[in-house]
Amino acid sequence: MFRRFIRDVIKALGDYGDEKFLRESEYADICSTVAFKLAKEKNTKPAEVADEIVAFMEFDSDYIGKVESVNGYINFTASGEFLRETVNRILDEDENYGSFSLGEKSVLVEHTSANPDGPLHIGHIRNSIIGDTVARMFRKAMVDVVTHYYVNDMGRQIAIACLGYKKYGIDRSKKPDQAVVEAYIKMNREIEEKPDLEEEVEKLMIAYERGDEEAVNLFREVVSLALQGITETLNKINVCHDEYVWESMFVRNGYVDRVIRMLEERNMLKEEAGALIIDMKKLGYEKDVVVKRKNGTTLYVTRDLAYHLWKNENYERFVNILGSDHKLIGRQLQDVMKALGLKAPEIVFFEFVSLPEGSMSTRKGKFIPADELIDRVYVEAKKIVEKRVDLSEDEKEKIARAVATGALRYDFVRIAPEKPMTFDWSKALDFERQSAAYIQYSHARACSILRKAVREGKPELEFLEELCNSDERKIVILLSKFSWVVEKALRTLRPNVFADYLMDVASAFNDFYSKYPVLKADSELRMHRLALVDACRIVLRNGLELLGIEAVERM
RNA sequence: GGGCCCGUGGCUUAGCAUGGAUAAAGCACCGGCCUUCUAAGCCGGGGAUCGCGGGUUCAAAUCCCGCCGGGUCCGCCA
Repeated sequence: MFRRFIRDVIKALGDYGDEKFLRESEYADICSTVAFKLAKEKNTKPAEVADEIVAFMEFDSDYIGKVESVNGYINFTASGEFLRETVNRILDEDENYGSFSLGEKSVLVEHTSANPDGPLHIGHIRNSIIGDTVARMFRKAMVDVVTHYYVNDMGRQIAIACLGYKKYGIDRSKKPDQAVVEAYIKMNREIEEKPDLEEEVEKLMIAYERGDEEAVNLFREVVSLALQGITETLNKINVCHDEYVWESMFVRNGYVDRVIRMLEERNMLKEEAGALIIDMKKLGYEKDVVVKRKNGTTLYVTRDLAYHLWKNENYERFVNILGSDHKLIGRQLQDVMKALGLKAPEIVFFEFVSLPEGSMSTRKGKFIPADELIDRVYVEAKKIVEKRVDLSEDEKEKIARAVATGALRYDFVRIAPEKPMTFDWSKALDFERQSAAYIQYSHARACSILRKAVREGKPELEFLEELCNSDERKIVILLSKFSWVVEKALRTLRPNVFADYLMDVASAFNDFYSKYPVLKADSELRMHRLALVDACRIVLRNGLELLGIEAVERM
């Protein structure tokens, strides 16, 4: 709804309706700072310009209530009708509230894509959560979304894991991804001691790339095992991929050859010591990109190029979520795609998650597995649920799970991707303010009021703008901003923007909750407030859903 | 060494795209609020040279230049 209000404001401003001068403000629902720019050009005072614009402004909008010129700002206040329509619309649209059309057809979101050589750790989880939330936001914007996990099944690490698997087998009693990483670590150690084993690794990689049956079966077995464990972990935090796309597919289906041919045709390749190299100096890079080793095998980037050629043929837009260590190669990939006359992927780079004692290292065993984090957060949540909720064991467990995944997801999604973060157990296990539990709690409180209203036999809802006080007004304006915020978050691909918004909604609702009685209010006021509570409930629930967090009705 | 990212109260962050009205929250700290719809809550208080220095501007946390601190990348690895 706020998007409509803004549209009307822009129309009312006419020639001065440039969206880039519109700002949120504590003095109005939206304000424009055009007068400052114009004053500079005309060499007059902003206040005078603003006065003049307001004096001559003509508009016919049911949503704009008041326009004022204050110190050069042009302040717009929404009308009572806007408030009423907002609440009614939320109540009508219910689970669809917040949807809007971004006007795009299809988006492919590739995220997580961790090497299938072992379990996910908390760094990978940041990727998954950002990616999954971005995908959910696109769906809310009525875009067809497909999510991909790009499986690097051709890497050296995988070959090592396979070798380990072949030599020692694996422990079938363990979670499969854990079992795979143990074989990988064991083999790695052996290679360090006996460097001539390198040859075997290389032989295996060549065999797999050539499609040797035995190698293919071995790789397929090991990678599937790892993926099985990874999927299980991901499911626990409500992350699910539509497709797992194996890298090797692109060497088998000819896309790798096609992309190399395209590079040749554009004269972008050179040969050095038997290897095929993209001359990146022409594109402004110091570092070249090797696409074929002298032994004839391809590299990760070669297959990635082929993958992106394939993406070009199937999707309008494609977004990748990548750790910032991939910045150079990611940008090179984008520029090579453009040089080929193709669309480049949009990339969200996120900074590393480190531990208080320093950066994580899989090899040194300095990392926190995602499973451990999930389990510990769950245990902590369960303790609190036990203490305060009088429900069946099943329900308590369900609530603890919802609170745990919520806490975890929110903890990662609230931080802007480009911020490095240091993992902190005490924060991860905190369920108070500025955590998902706070939002879930507000939602549960709203549900509780509504439940009692039904039980009392007086569930009538009707928002009455003439009864709306300033606190309530503030809430409705916030509620109206749902899709506007999703759009804003999507524009910059920063899901933290929405996480922040939902926290504001929860906070405003909690203020309201403690300040104003609902069930005990007199008839009309009660109906009015019940409508508001229900609207909050819907926004909170839809918002949590957008963040991949379950909105429980009791907690 | 070069490229990129980060630097906002003691701690964790928002705001930076598109410069504008007293820099916004949480944690921690201090003080209040459960005979009223769930206290995982609410209210109040103290606490910030927005890393440092310059510049642009009527106006800079936001833009530009330099510096400092931290991270990261610079493999015929992924």
